[in-house]
Parts: sequence; C-alpha cells; structure tokens
Amino acid sequence: MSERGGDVPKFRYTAALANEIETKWQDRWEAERTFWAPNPTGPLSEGFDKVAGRRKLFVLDMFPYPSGVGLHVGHPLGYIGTDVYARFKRMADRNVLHAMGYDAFGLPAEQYAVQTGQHPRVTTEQNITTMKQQLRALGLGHDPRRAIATTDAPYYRWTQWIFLQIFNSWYDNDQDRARPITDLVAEFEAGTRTPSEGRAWAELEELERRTLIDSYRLAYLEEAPVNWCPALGTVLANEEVTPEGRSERGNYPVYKRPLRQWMLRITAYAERLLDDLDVLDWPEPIKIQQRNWIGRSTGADIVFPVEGHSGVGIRVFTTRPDTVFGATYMVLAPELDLVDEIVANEWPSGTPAEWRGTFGADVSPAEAVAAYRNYVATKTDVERQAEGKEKTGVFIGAFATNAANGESIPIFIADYALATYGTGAIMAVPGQDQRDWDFAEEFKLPIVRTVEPPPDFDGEAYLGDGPAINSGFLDGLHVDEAKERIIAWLEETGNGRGTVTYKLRDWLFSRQRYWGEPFPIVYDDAGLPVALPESMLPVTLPEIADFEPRIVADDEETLPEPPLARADDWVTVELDLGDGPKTYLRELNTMPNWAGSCWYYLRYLDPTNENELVSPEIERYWMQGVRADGMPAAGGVDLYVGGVEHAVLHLLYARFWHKILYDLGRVSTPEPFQRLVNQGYIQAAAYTDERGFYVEASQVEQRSDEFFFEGKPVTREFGKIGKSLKNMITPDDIFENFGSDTLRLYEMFMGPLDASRPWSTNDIVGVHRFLQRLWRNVVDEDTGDTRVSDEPADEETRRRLHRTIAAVRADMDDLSFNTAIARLFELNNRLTEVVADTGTAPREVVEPMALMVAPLAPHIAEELWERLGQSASLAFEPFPEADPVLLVEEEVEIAVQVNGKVRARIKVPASATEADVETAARADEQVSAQLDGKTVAKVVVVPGRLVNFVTG
RNA sequence: GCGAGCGUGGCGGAACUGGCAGACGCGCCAGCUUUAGGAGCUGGUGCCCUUCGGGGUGUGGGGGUUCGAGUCCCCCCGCUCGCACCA
Repeated sequence: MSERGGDVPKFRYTAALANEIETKWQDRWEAERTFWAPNPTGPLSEGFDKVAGRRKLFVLDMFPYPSGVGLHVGHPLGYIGTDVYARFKRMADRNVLHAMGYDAFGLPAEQYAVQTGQHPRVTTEQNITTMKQQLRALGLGHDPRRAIATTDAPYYRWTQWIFLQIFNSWYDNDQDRARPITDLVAEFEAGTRTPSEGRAWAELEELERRTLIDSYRLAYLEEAPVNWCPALGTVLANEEVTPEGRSERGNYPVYKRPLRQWMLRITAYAERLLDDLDVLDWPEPIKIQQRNWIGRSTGADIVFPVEGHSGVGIRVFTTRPDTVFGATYMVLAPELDLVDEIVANEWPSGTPAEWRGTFGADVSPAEAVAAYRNYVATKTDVERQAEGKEKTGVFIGAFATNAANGESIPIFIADYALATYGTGAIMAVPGQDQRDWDFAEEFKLPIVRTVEPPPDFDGEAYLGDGPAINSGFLDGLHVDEAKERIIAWLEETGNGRGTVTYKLRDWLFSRQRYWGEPFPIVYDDAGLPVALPESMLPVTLPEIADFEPRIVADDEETLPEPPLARADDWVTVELDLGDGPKTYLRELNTMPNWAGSCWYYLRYLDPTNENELVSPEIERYWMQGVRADGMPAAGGVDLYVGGVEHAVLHLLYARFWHKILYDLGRVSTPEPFQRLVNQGYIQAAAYTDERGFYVEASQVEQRSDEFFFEGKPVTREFGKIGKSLKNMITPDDIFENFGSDTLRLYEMFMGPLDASRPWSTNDIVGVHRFLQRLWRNVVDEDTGDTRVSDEPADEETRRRLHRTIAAVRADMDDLSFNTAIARLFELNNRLTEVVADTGTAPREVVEPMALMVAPLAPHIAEELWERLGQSASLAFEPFPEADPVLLVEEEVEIAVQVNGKVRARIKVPASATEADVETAARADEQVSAQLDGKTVAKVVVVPGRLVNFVTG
C-alpha cells in the first residue's frame, strides 16, 4: 500500500512508523523482562515483593499445535483477547500469569517424516521457532520463561510421571476417590477388603495376585475391540472417530478390531465429571456436550432367567423398568459370550422360518448365529449407518422368563443391541420403544402396550406418560410412580435393582506411533507390565531412521506394528528393578497427543522444577482462586480461552487427569479451569469460478455487487481461512500494511470474542485511522513534537473522559472489547475537536487515554506514554479510575411518548421529580399538540429515561 | 430424529434486570482542503412519504402479554453446531 504522493508528513503514524515503534517496544519488553510473572517462591520468584499484595490471575490459551504452515489471521483472535484481558488486569492490580507453550507431539510432523525422512523433532523445532516469531510480532505479553513444549524430555518426563501415578492408583468406590494401589494391596493382605471376583487373596499365587491388582488400576491393559485406522497406522479413541466412522484427523476409514491396549479408567470419574460441571463458569453448550458425552442414564438392571439353563440369567439395563410387563422378546449383542452358552442345539418346534436368519435355509441355531456374526463383522460403522433403520437379527433358539409375569419370551441376537453399552442385552418392549417396535414388526413378534396412550395417539411405540396397563400390580400408575414401584419389587424379590449407566467408555490410551511420549512401562518374562521407578524417568524416544508404520494397507486385516518395534537395542533392556538384573521388553506404543495437553497449565506454574511436577506452594498460589461471588473457585485457571472443538476431548481428559491428581493430593483444586470462553472463528471470503474451482481470493476484484477474477465473474462464499479455499490471510500481511497494533485492534473490534465473524480487510482502515488520529492528537505530524497542554480540560471533555473510563473498565472486565474500543473512538473524536479548537491536547485526557488504549494497542500506547515524559513502561501503571462525581449528570434528556410513540425529547434536571417531568413534558409544543383534545388516562414516568402519556 | 444456539441498515456489529432501536466502524452521499484522485477534514446517511413543520413504517414471519417488546410467552420459517439404534 503506497503512501499519498510523496508528501506524507514525516511523523505520521504510518505502517512504517508503526512497525518501528512495535519492534522497539517488543525489544524493550524482552530486555526489561516486563512480563515475567513472579512466583511466590522458587527460581522464578524474582520481583515477587512488588506484587505480593496483589491477587493472582491465571489467564490461559488453549495449547497450540505448532503447525508448519504458520498462523493465519484467525488463529490469534483468542491470543489477542487473553492478552488484552491480561494486560488490563495487570494494570488493575492483579499479579497475572500468562504464558504460551506448544503441544508439539502429533501426527503432522510424523507424517512429514514418513514422506521426507526428516526427523519430527527437526520439523517441530522449526515450526515452534516460526510460531514464536509470529506471536512476538503480535506484542503478546507472555512470560517467556514458561514457554514449554510437550516434546522436550524435561517436560514429558512429568507426563510419564503422571502416567505412573495413574498406573499406581485404583478407584475406591466407597471413598469415591482414587487411592494409591499400595493401599489396595495392604487391604487385601490385612483381609479388610476382599477381591470383588474370584478367589480369596490368600489363596492366590503371586502371578494371580499381580493380575488381580492390575485389573484394579486406573491405567490397565485390555484386549478389546478398538478403532483401528490403517491409514494412520494407529488406533484412535472414541472421541477421535467421527460419526461417519472415519478418523477426525485425516478422515481415513476406521475399523473395529481387537487389540491389547492401555486404557485409562475415566468411567470411574463419570459421576464427578458430570456433577462438577455445575460449579464451572463455562458456556452452557459445552456443558451440555460433556453431559451428553458422559451420557448418564438411570434405570434398573433386571435379570431374565434363561429357560433350561439353571442359574443362568440375562441381565439387562433399562431406563424403563416400568414397561417390563411389555417385554415380549430379548435381544443380545451378537458378540456376547453368553450367546454361545445358551444357543440351542436345534430349533424349537414351530420356529418361524424368518427367525432362522437369511443366511441358509436349513442351518442349526449355532450356524445361524455364526452366519449373523460374520454378517455383522463385515459391516463397517458406515455401512451399518447407511442401512438406516432396517432391523436384522437371528433367533438363537432359546427362551427366557419374564420375571414380572412369568411369560416365556424368545431370545434374539441383533446388531441394534450394542455390546459396549449397559450389559449388552436388552429386554425388548415394542409398545414403548420404536426400535423394538420396528424389530417386532419385522419378525412378527407380539406387541403389548403397557402405557395407555392418549385417545388421539396414532403413532406406533408410545414414549409419553400415561397410566400403566397390562402390567399387573403397576396398572394405573403413571410412569414415574411405576418405575419406583417396580424397582422396589425387583429389589425385594431379587430380580434386579435400580442402577445407573453411562455412555462414556474408558479412554483408549495407546497409539502405534513414534512421535509421542513413550510409556514408562516394561514387560517382564511373565508378560505382565511393570512400572519403571521415578528415578528412571524420562524414558526418551530412541532414534530411528524409518518412521513409517510397517503396514499401511487400507484394510481391516493388517495388524499394526509400532515404529518403536524397530529400535531393536531400545526394545530389549536389562534393568535391575529391585530383584537383580533382568531382561525386560519395553512398551512399544506411545501415548496419544492429548496426554501432554492434559496438564500443561500446571507446568506453566513451575516450569523449571526438576524435583516435582509443580511445587505445592506455587500450585496453591496460582490455582486457588475466588469466584465473582466471593466463594472459593473450584477451578484454578481464572480464564481459559479456546476453540469449541475441544468440548469433549481435551476438556474432558484434562478434567479427568486433574481429578486424579487432586485425589492423590498433588493439586489443591478439584477442577482445572474455572471460567471457559470459546472464541469464535474468523472466516474469509473465498471465490469459485464457473467450474466450481477456487480462485486466489486476493486477486478478486469487486465491482458493486459482483466479483471478478481475471475479468470473469466468480461466486463468493465464506469459509475457513487456508490454502484449500485459496483465501489465506496472514498476520504478517497485516503487520506490513498497517502494523500489529492495528491488527490487534481490528480483531478485537470486529465483534464479541465468542462470535464467529467474517474477515474484511477493507474494514481495517477504520481502526487504523483511529490510531492515526490518536497519534496526531498527541504528536505533531510535521515536527514530531508533542502538543500536550497542562491546562485543565473543559468541563464537558472531562465528564466524557470519566464516562469513558467507567464504560471501558466495565467492558474490559466483561471481555466486551469491541464496545470498549467504540467508547475510546468516541473520546478520541472529542479529543480531535479539542485539538482543532485549541491546538493542544490536555494532558488530563491524553494520559488516561494512552493507558486505556494500552491493553488493546500496547506499542503505540507505550510510545505515547514515553513521549508524554514517562520513563517506565506503562504495563504496571494503574488503569484509570472514574471520578464518581463526574459521572453524575446534571441534566438528562428524556423521551416523551404519546401512546408509546416518541413525539419529543426534552431536557430536565437529573433531580427532577416525576411531577416536574410530567409538567415539562406537557409544556413541549409537539406534545401538547399531540395531546390536544384527548384525555390522558395514564402517565408513566421512567426516571432519567422517558415519560409516556396514554390517552383514553 | 433428538439437543443447543442464532436471525437487527448495503456490511461488521451496539442496545444494562422490558424503557428513545441502529452506539462505534466500514461503505455510501455532499461539501472543504489539497491536489491529480485513493489512510486528510466537516456534515449527512434504516426504509417510504413530505408542503421540510413533520408523518408513516421498521429488529426472519404470524399471534399474545404490557402504558411500552429486538428483549418475555406461543406457533411457524431459515441458518449454524453437537449427538445419533445409548435400551
């Protein structure tokens, strides 16, 4: 962008001058350690005495992944928001901790290594360097000493250490908290606790005891069906798989296959993760998403004895135990072992042909089951989905007894019963469940309504409330009463009990990748896992040459081979773990990407500590907070800003780890993040030509309402900024043309922090002009001299100043930066008038103006502050305070309405009584004309606002 | 299908517990200053009508509560996001 005709005043606030000022202040902040946030003790405590009297404030951005393509203008929105808030609070008497680190393990650098052979560490470090430069250019006031990266061994050492804590813990349901596994062993040995299944502790062999203990751990190995993604060469957590059955990262197909994997027992925390949402200041949609993901259901377990198998029962979970009299058949998930146990040898006489399955005419029940299982196994989740609601299944030749009414009901297997939810078995009640209804119709099974639908009901299954029918002793009771009654009956008769089930599954924690944290686990000759002692941490990644997963065939047959398996001299290791040197095999998987981001906020507090995760004193200082209502905060981070896409991944995992650490006494708050704000997304215009291909957005011209690329018309849409839509806009472009203060101000001015909005480079000039005018009001553009006067400001300007201060303070506190900026624009416009009239700007206004602008556009504010004669940075200057006396208006303008329509505006003294206001209003010409010839039935006076005459 | 959120000028967006709709900015219009335009200054700008006093109308649509509704209630339309055979 070129300047006008070569005669630009020498000291005009242009992009060039802005860049000069910005670099100068970024250098000074760094040299003067301006944003070093002192800890109360320890190596980072220098300068704490200066802030000891302040309350702490912990401001946090979601941990960024250092991407290779660099930042676009959408990324810094949240970072700028937290920086503005942090800078404001620093000027408002808080000791503010604000740091930025890098969540640097992850697939992109590893995929790049697979393609090019460049070590992921090299890629990662380059990316971090680039990102640090970009963030520095934004003028963010981070404490640089705390810039950790998850890929650094001194960091992941503690990630591994936390894993050991999890491995060495179990969940005590009686105390409702995690406890050290040694407590469990002690209780077994003392006989104060007996194993919940199997034989007594005393009767067990050493290996059996270890296996038993391992089954209690919060981190445990399980052979289970997992989400296997051949294209990525790894398994994925449920949270990482899309509803379409593809990987969230890369969108590759995902298959179910059994593998032995590390699991973390997050389900033990389901209830607490749910309950504690109530005390968090989080957006309601995020809480709802977490609640849905945890998926708590209350209901009952009911046992249906299997006929002809004494002592064998099918335990089902139902949320509608009141409908048990309407259970006319049962469905088991095809995978259940129980199926093999109870499948009949031959079909009972009279078995309808369609119940035997469609996979062969004269097969035995066992063959029909096998055929159906095969059929289910060939289906991916996508294919099952595509089949819609068509119900399939096979009768297994066995019957169960409905304990409520003694009826004999057939047992089916069908894929609409999920092995992983509840008990994997259901009682089918077609009258009150549409899925069961559909299945019943398909297989000609009886349908019995047990809730009376309203007379006008013409649907199939009826899910609403109503009196029970066909239900013996429940008849006449409404759903809630019937539930209570039947649960009581089930418990009395031993046929079942009230219970709670969750949709949440344990967290699959193994990845068959290289670029992640190695597990601090080895296997002994019995094949059982052994935790390495703390003294052997960190377990560092071995150097390997070939990063490719050995087999990347895009099918469901191939088994994964983790890259670490190829580090031969690393895999096998001789260690003395207390009983002499022995040979062990290392765990070959690495931890998922989420591990490092589960606790990084704790490491910000005490990043150099080599002896502890975080010093307890420092942890308490930064994490123990007070809510707005004066009560202790549940979470330690005062403000956490990040994208909504982490609603059930990072935010749930981090809460889980934090609660474990809390139970084990390692942190002092039950929750990590008290207040959460989701920043919106910035979208940008993208253009497609007549073939539907994207064209380079920066080269599109607009003529009135139409858009052209190389002379041809193109169509505009708005979407994610990036290469694929050819609409990349980088912060660097904006720095160059306007400066980073302008970018910061523009991003904050575009709208509220939590709203998504379209980027519009054309609009930037507005905020740039503001900075330019502000500059010109203080600095003579031709001479560079300040033109500030020590004369008092005129009364009206002074009042406006103080009204602005009051408004800006409130808006900043509220994260309403867009309206704060609008107020500053107004004050600056007033200041421009004053300068035009008097030739000088009153210091009384200019100084607070600079301070108020400082959180938003810190470089220009510092520069003005310095030119106003100050020698120190304004980062710790007190934020201006409004004089309450000057906020009181002497005269107010109020609207006069007649029948709700504004007919006039009058000025009255602020102290005017209602009667005075009414009299003044009636005296107005317009009003009296409107009221002429009408009777006033009612007069409403809203003090300071309006008066409304209602005519009869 | 279920759940949540959102619909305000040409555009981004303001509007506290119901109280003057459209703050502020972009754009647009007029003028000034400059000068060959393009980041300057001043004023104006929801829409329609106007005798220039003003009048009508207006927050997705329809209804309701109220002296008064962008805001509260009911129905409908549209868009966005999340979940989806969870018993």
